[in-house]
Amino acid sequence: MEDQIYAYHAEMCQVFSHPKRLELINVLRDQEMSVSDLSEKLSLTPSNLSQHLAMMRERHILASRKEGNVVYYRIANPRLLQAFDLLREILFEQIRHDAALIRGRTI
Amino acid sequence: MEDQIYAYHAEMCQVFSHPKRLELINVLRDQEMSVSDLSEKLSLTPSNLSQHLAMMRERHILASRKEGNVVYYRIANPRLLQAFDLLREILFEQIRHDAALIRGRTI
DNA sequence: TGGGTAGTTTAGAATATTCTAAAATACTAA
DNA sequence: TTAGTATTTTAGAATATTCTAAACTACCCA
Repeated sequence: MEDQIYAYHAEMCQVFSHPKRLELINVLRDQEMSVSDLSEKLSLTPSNLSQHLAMMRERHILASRKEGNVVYYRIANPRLLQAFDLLREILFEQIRHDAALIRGRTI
Repeated sequence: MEDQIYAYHAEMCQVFSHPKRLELINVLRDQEMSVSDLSEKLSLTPSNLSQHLAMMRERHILASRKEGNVVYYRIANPRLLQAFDLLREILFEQIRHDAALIRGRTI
Protein backbone atom coordinates (compact mmCIF):
# COMPACT_ATOMS: atom_id res chain seq x y z
CA MET A 1 0.00 0.00 0.00
CA GLU A 2 2.66 2.45 1.11
CA ASP A 3 4.69 1.18 -1.83
CA GLN A 4 1.80 1.99 -4.16
CA ILE A 5 1.79 5.58 -2.94
CA TYR A 6 5.49 5.94 -3.68
CA ALA A 7 4.92 4.42 -7.11
CA TYR A 8 2.13 6.86 -7.96
CA HIS A 9 4.10 9.74 -6.54
CA ALA A 10 7.07 8.78 -8.70
CA GLU A 11 4.86 8.45 -11.75
CA MET A 12 3.58 11.97 -11.23
CA CYS A 13 7.09 13.31 -10.78
CA GLN A 14 8.20 11.70 -14.02
CA VAL A 15 6.13 14.34 -15.73
CA PHE A 16 8.45 16.97 -14.30
CA SER A 17 11.61 15.17 -15.28
CA HIS A 18 11.77 16.40 -18.88
CA PRO A 19 12.70 19.98 -19.78
CA LYS A 20 10.13 20.34 -22.52
CA ARG A 21 7.36 19.11 -20.26
CA LEU A 22 8.36 21.69 -17.67
CA GLU A 23 8.33 24.37 -20.32
CA LEU A 24 4.90 23.15 -21.35
CA ILE A 25 3.60 23.55 -17.82
CA ASN A 26 5.08 27.01 -17.56
CA VAL A 27 3.62 28.12 -20.88
CA LEU A 28 0.17 26.89 -19.89
CA ARG A 29 0.47 28.62 -16.54
CA ASP A 30 -2.30 31.13 -17.14
CA GLN A 31 -3.87 30.23 -20.46
CA GLU A 32 -4.96 27.24 -22.45
CA MET A 33 -3.30 26.68 -25.83
CA SER A 34 -3.85 24.62 -28.97
CA VAL A 35 -1.51 21.84 -29.96
CA SER A 36 -0.24 23.68 -33.01
CA ASP A 37 0.48 26.86 -31.05
CA LEU A 38 2.31 24.79 -28.45
CA SER A 39 4.17 22.97 -31.17
CA GLU A 40 5.48 26.24 -32.56
CA LYS A 41 6.13 27.83 -29.18
CA LEU A 42 8.17 24.88 -27.90
CA SER A 43 9.78 23.86 -31.21
CA LEU A 44 8.48 20.32 -30.99
CA THR A 45 7.06 18.27 -33.84
CA PRO A 46 3.30 17.77 -33.48
CA SER A 47 3.88 14.06 -33.09
CA ASN A 48 6.41 14.33 -30.32
CA LEU A 49 4.41 17.03 -28.56
CA SER A 50 1.26 14.96 -28.77
CA GLN A 51 3.02 12.11 -27.01
CA HIS A 52 4.13 14.37 -24.18
CA LEU A 53 0.62 15.80 -23.91
CA ALA A 54 -0.96 12.35 -23.82
CA MET A 55 1.20 11.14 -20.94
CA MET A 56 0.59 14.35 -19.01
CA ARG A 57 -3.15 14.02 -19.54
CA GLU A 58 -3.12 10.37 -18.44
CA ARG A 59 -1.44 11.46 -15.21
CA HIS A 60 -4.02 14.21 -14.73
CA ILE A 61 -1.46 16.99 -15.01
CA LEU A 62 -3.20 18.43 -18.08
CA ALA A 63 -6.77 18.48 -19.28
CA SER A 64 -7.99 19.12 -22.81
CA ARG A 65 -11.05 20.20 -24.72
CA LYS A 66 -11.76 19.95 -28.38
CA GLU A 67 -13.25 22.69 -30.53
CA GLY A 68 -13.77 21.60 -34.09
CA ASN A 69 -10.44 20.55 -35.40
CA VAL A 70 -8.42 22.08 -32.63
CA VAL A 71 -7.52 20.62 -29.25
CA TYR A 72 -6.79 22.99 -26.40
CA TYR A 73 -4.73 21.94 -23.40
CA ARG A 74 -4.66 23.48 -19.95
CA ILE A 75 -3.24 22.76 -16.48
CA ALA A 76 -5.64 20.37 -14.76
CA ASN A 77 -4.85 21.41 -11.20
CA PRO A 78 -3.47 24.88 -10.51
CA ARG A 79 -1.82 23.63 -7.32
CA LEU A 80 0.71 21.93 -9.54
CA LEU A 81 2.04 25.37 -10.33
CA GLN A 82 2.76 25.86 -6.63
CA ALA A 83 4.88 22.73 -6.70
CA PHE A 84 6.55 23.81 -9.92
CA ASP A 85 7.40 27.22 -8.45
CA LEU A 86 8.60 25.81 -5.16
CA LEU A 87 10.95 23.40 -6.90
CA ARG A 88 12.24 26.12 -9.16
CA GLU A 89 12.90 28.34 -6.18
CA ILE A 90 14.82 25.59 -4.42
CA LEU A 91 16.81 25.19 -7.62
CA PHE A 92 17.64 28.90 -7.78
CA GLU A 93 18.71 28.85 -4.16
CA GLN A 94 21.05 26.02 -5.01
CA ILE A 95 22.46 27.72 -8.08
CA ARG A 96 23.12 30.87 -6.07
CA HIS A 97 24.73 28.79 -3.36
CA ASP A 98 26.95 26.90 -5.82
CA ALA A 99 27.92 30.11 -7.57
CA ALA A 100 28.94 31.56 -4.22
CA LEU A 101 31.07 28.51 -3.48
CA ILE A 102 32.83 28.88 -6.81
CA ARG A 103 33.57 32.51 -5.99
CA GLY A 104 35.17 31.16 -2.82
CA ARG A 105 32.71 32.41 -0.25
CA THR A 106 30.49 30.50 2.16
CA ILE A 107 27.32 32.37 1.16
CA MET B 1 19.63 30.33 -20.73
CA GLU B 2 15.94 29.74 -20.06
CA ASP B 3 16.52 26.30 -21.58
CA GLN B 4 19.32 25.67 -19.09
CA ILE B 5 16.94 26.40 -16.22
CA TYR B 6 14.42 23.88 -17.51
CA ALA B 7 17.22 21.33 -17.93
CA TYR B 8 18.43 21.78 -14.34
CA HIS B 9 14.89 21.79 -13.03
CA ALA B 10 14.21 18.51 -14.86
CA GLU B 11 17.44 17.03 -13.55
CA MET B 12 16.38 17.79 -10.01
CA CYS B 13 12.93 16.32 -10.58
CA GLN B 14 14.47 13.11 -11.90
CA VAL B 15 15.46 12.45 -8.32
CA PHE B 16 11.78 12.29 -7.41
CA SER B 17 10.84 10.02 -10.27
CA HIS B 18 11.80 6.74 -8.62
CA PRO B 19 9.76 5.17 -5.80
CA LYS B 20 12.74 4.09 -3.75
CA ARG B 21 14.31 7.52 -3.94
CA LEU B 22 11.07 9.02 -2.68
CA GLU B 23 11.00 6.53 0.15
CA LEU B 24 14.60 7.46 0.89
CA ILE B 25 13.67 11.11 1.20
CA ASN B 26 10.75 10.30 3.44
CA VAL B 27 12.81 8.08 5.71
CA LEU B 28 15.47 10.77 6.08
CA ARG B 29 12.80 13.36 6.81
CA ASP B 30 13.85 14.01 10.39
CA GLN B 31 17.00 12.02 11.00
CA GLU B 32 20.21 11.08 9.31
CA MET B 33 20.90 7.41 8.68
CA SER B 34 23.79 5.16 7.77
CA VAL B 35 23.95 3.37 4.44
CA SER B 36 23.54 -0.07 6.01
CA ASP B 37 20.51 1.02 8.02
CA LEU B 38 18.99 2.51 4.88
CA SER B 39 19.85 -0.62 2.95
CA GLU B 40 17.90 -2.74 5.40
CA LYS B 41 15.02 -0.30 5.84
CA LEU B 42 14.44 0.03 2.08
CA SER B 43 15.34 -3.53 1.07
CA LEU B 44 17.95 -2.39 -1.40
CA THR B 45 21.36 -3.95 -1.96
CA PRO B 46 24.17 -1.72 -0.70
CA SER B 47 25.41 -1.36 -4.24
CA ASN B 48 22.13 -0.25 -5.71
CA LEU B 49 21.41 2.02 -2.78
CA SER B 50 24.83 3.58 -3.06
CA GLN B 51 24.13 4.47 -6.66
CA HIS B 52 20.87 6.16 -5.76
CA LEU B 53 22.59 8.03 -2.92
CA ALA B 54 25.41 9.18 -5.17
CA MET B 55 23.08 10.68 -7.75
CA MET B 56 21.01 12.39 -5.08
CA ARG B 57 24.14 13.82 -3.51
CA GLU B 58 25.42 15.07 -6.87
CA ARG B 59 22.15 16.91 -7.33
CA HIS B 60 22.42 18.38 -3.82
CA ILE B 61 19.30 16.62 -2.57
CA LEU B 62 21.28 14.74 0.06
CA ALA B 63 24.41 15.47 2.01
CA SER B 64 26.64 12.99 3.80
CA ARG B 65 29.22 12.81 6.52
CA LYS B 66 31.61 10.02 7.36
CA GLU B 67 32.31 8.72 10.82
CA GLY B 68 34.93 6.03 10.81
CA ASN B 69 33.68 3.32 8.60
CA VAL B 70 30.12 4.53 8.47
CA VAL B 71 28.60 7.10 6.10
CA TYR B 72 25.53 8.99 7.26
CA TYR B 73 23.16 10.62 4.80
CA ARG B 74 20.69 13.42 5.44
CA ILE B 75 18.40 15.76 3.52
CA ALA B 76 20.53 18.65 2.26
CA ASN B 77 17.76 21.22 2.11
CA PRO B 78 14.69 20.85 4.32
CA ARG B 79 12.60 22.86 1.85
CA LEU B 80 12.67 19.83 -0.39
CA LEU B 81 10.36 18.20 2.10
CA GLN B 82 7.85 20.96 1.49
CA ALA B 83 7.90 20.13 -2.21
CA PHE B 84 7.67 16.43 -1.45
CA ASP B 85 4.66 16.97 0.81
CA LEU B 86 2.93 19.33 -1.58
CA LEU B 87 3.25 16.86 -4.44
CA ARG B 88 2.03 14.03 -2.29
CA GLU B 89 -0.97 16.08 -1.23
CA ILE B 90 -1.82 16.87 -4.84
CA LEU B 91 -1.56 13.16 -5.52
CA PHE B 92 -3.94 12.28 -2.69
CA GLU B 93 -6.41 14.87 -3.91
CA GLN B 94 -6.28 13.21 -7.29
CA ILE B 95 -6.72 9.73 -5.91
CA ARG B 96 -9.73 10.84 -3.88
CA HIS B 97 -11.13 12.55 -6.96
CA ASP B 98 -10.63 9.50 -9.18
CA ALA B 99 -12.13 7.21 -6.54
CA ALA B 100 -15.18 9.48 -6.39
CA LEU B 101 -15.54 9.32 -10.18
CA ILE B 102 -15.46 5.55 -10.06
CA ARG B 103 -18.20 5.59 -7.43
CA GLY B 104 -20.18 7.68 -9.94
CA ARG B 105 -20.18 11.06 -8.24
CA THR B 106 -18.75 14.40 -9.30
CA ILE B 107 -16.81 14.99 -6.12
C1' DT C 1 50.48 -6.48 9.27
C1' DG C 2 46.19 -8.93 8.07
C1' DG C 3 41.30 -9.82 8.18
C1' DG C 4 36.82 -7.92 8.53
C1' DT C 5 33.18 -4.50 7.88
C1' DA C 6 31.07 -0.40 5.37
C1' DG C 7 30.55 1.69 1.38
C1' DT C 8 31.67 2.77 -3.55
C1' DT C 9 32.74 1.91 -8.31
C1' DT C 10 32.56 -0.49 -12.63
C1' DA C 11 30.77 -3.30 -16.37
C1' DG C 12 27.19 -4.97 -18.63
C1' DA C 13 22.57 -6.94 -19.16
C1' DA C 14 17.55 -5.74 -18.78
C1' DT C 15 14.31 -2.34 -19.17
C1' DA C 16 12.25 2.17 -20.04
C1' DT C 17 12.17 6.64 -22.29
C1' DT C 18 12.50 9.60 -26.12
C1' DC C 19 12.36 10.79 -30.76
C1' DT C 20 11.37 10.39 -35.88
C1' DA C 21 8.72 9.09 -39.71
C1' DA C 22 4.77 7.24 -41.55
C1' DA C 23 0.03 5.96 -41.18
C1' DA C 24 -4.35 6.77 -39.20
C1' DT C 25 -8.25 9.56 -37.35
C1' DA C 26 -11.31 13.58 -36.89
C1' DC C 27 -12.97 17.37 -38.34
C1' DT C 28 -13.92 21.45 -41.83
C1' DA C 29 -15.24 23.41 -45.86
C1' DA C 30 -15.64 23.51 -50.87
C1' DT D 1 -17.82 13.47 -51.73
C1' DT D 2 -13.17 15.25 -51.74
C1' DA D 3 -9.24 17.89 -50.27
C1' DG D 4 -7.06 19.93 -46.53
C1' DT D 5 -5.81 20.90 -41.68
C1' DA D 6 -5.13 19.38 -36.81
C1' DT D 7 -4.03 15.91 -33.96
C1' DT D 8 -3.10 11.16 -32.60
C1' DT D 9 -1.23 6.64 -33.02
C1' DT D 10 2.13 3.21 -34.21
C1' DA D 11 6.60 1.16 -35.08
C1' DG D 12 11.10 1.13 -34.43
C1' DA D 13 15.70 3.11 -33.79
C1' DA D 14 18.57 5.81 -30.46
C1' DT D 15 19.44 6.80 -25.92
C1' DA D 16 19.08 6.72 -20.92
C1' DT D 17 17.99 4.44 -16.59
C1' DT D 18 18.09 0.73 -13.46
C1' DC D 19 19.78 -3.31 -11.48
C1' DT D 20 23.13 -7.21 -10.42
C1' DA D 21 27.51 -9.06 -9.57
C1' DA D 22 32.17 -8.50 -8.95
C1' DA D 23 36.08 -5.73 -7.92
C1' DC D 24 37.74 -2.07 -5.31
C1' DT D 25 38.72 1.46 -1.47
C1' DA D 26 38.73 3.03 3.24
C1' DC D 27 38.72 2.27 7.70
C1' DC D 28 38.89 -0.41 12.06
C1' DC D 29 40.99 -3.43 15.29
C1' DA D 30 43.34 -7.70 16.86
